[in-house]
Amino acid sequence: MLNRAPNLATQVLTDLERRIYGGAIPPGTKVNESHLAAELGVSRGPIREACRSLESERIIEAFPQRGSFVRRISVKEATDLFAIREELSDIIARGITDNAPAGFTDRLQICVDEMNAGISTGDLEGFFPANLQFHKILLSGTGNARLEDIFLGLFKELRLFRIQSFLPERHFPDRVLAYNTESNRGHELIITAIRSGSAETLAGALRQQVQDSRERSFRAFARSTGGGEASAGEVA
Amino acid sequence: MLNRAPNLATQVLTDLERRIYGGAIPPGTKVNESHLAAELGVSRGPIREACRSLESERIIEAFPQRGSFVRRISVKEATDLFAIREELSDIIARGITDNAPAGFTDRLQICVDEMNAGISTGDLEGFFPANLQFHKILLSGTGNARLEDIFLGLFKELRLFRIQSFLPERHFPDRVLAYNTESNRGHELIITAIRSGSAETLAGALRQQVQDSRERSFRAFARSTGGGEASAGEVA
DNA sequence: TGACATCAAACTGTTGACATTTAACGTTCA
DNA sequence: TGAACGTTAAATGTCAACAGTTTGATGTCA
Repeated sequence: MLNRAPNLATQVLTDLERRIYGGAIPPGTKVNESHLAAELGVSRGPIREACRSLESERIIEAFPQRGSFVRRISVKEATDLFAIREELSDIIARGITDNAPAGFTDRLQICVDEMNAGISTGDLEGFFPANLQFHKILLSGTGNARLEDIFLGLFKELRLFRIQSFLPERHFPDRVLAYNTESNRGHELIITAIRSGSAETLAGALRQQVQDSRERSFRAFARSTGGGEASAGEVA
Repeated sequence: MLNRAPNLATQVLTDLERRIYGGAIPPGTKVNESHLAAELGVSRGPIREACRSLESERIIEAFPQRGSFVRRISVKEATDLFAIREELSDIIARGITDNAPAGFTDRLQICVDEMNAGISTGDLEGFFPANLQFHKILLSGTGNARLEDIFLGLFKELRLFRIQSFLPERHFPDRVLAYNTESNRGHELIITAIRSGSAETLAGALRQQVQDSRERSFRAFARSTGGGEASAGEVA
């Protein structure tokens, strides 16, 4: 835990998020308070606080007297999440075309370039944080802080769904790279749409990105399960 | 704390929510861990966990080494919240017309009748819980659990904004009653729209309800401040 | 061999106490 | 009089220990 934060609970929270979104603690895994406390060199109090936060963010699920587990996202839930995300495209597009500050697309382009660099060097770990950063900047352009939070919440939850298809132990580097490459192509289109200045064009690009993302995710999921189904709330 | 829950943190959470949404702990108020713990007869651990949950739900705001405060919602934030809520009207309408189970409108009608009964008897306390229940049922009809969570989160946050205009100490019973009466009239229109079976009609009714709600809220806020402005993050 | 009962280890829920920081009060000095 | 300073009380951050429950293993009996 190398980061500096106002209190231990926040440090633990950051650390846990990194591990979960990095795939180190895949969906279904139990978060053992004592073990984690010992590993991080803190007491269980901050651990429990961090878990409460993650529970409210729907990243983990707590069962009374049994513990907390990283959530599994079912296909039905992912479908619902994508539907909401797509529905927000219009208001995001309007917000950006109305409020985005100068140099906005430049900052986005830097993110895309970084992601492309990561793709070239075969870096799989860094794509999600950079992708998250891209969407953070994108949503901040709307000037609607709550909208940003909601969208990023959906984004992180869908990350969990994708992790289920690209579990570290199976780890198909070629597939992940192809996935990232396609995804980043969509980012370029979004930037182009923003520069057009048309809210409708941008909304269309955003919707398309969501639809492509959904298709990629479901295809990857289908390939990983071979027809099986992941259900939320189940324990490993 | 009379409710039965799996653990103390959840009980404290429920109790705190009731107090906050009931106006007993108005926006800007500090949540003193020790005092609350003593009052509820529990230790500070569960209190801190509950506060972490409320912080993630954006109901309270925590400042390192200083404590947690019930959030104040600024006009700008309320505007953003209403905008998102309105934007969700379409997907909610589609979800309900596609998925709502049999007897759906009957359950909603019961809520509306209860609210009307409360209005008749001059009950001000019971309106928000009943209104929340109405929207819980309404959103459950979409079959999209995440959409339900997001909407109810916005709904609760906007409740905080309204409380600022109807603070218990000032308490204008006649205005609150008028507010509730108008609000419930909108609920009737929503039920009628659902019964029409048209997603577009329902979406229109939902949008109208949001717009009316926003107008009422801002009017009440303007009357309560006389041109002043509430800012979030400020301490009482 | 399999199902069931028993038992022990592990883990969560909760508490009370200690350390550090903040904030308020009173004092002193210009 | 007022502003700066030091002191003190209170509140948050953190921890270690205890109690009760769950879980897994062990052993027994049909």
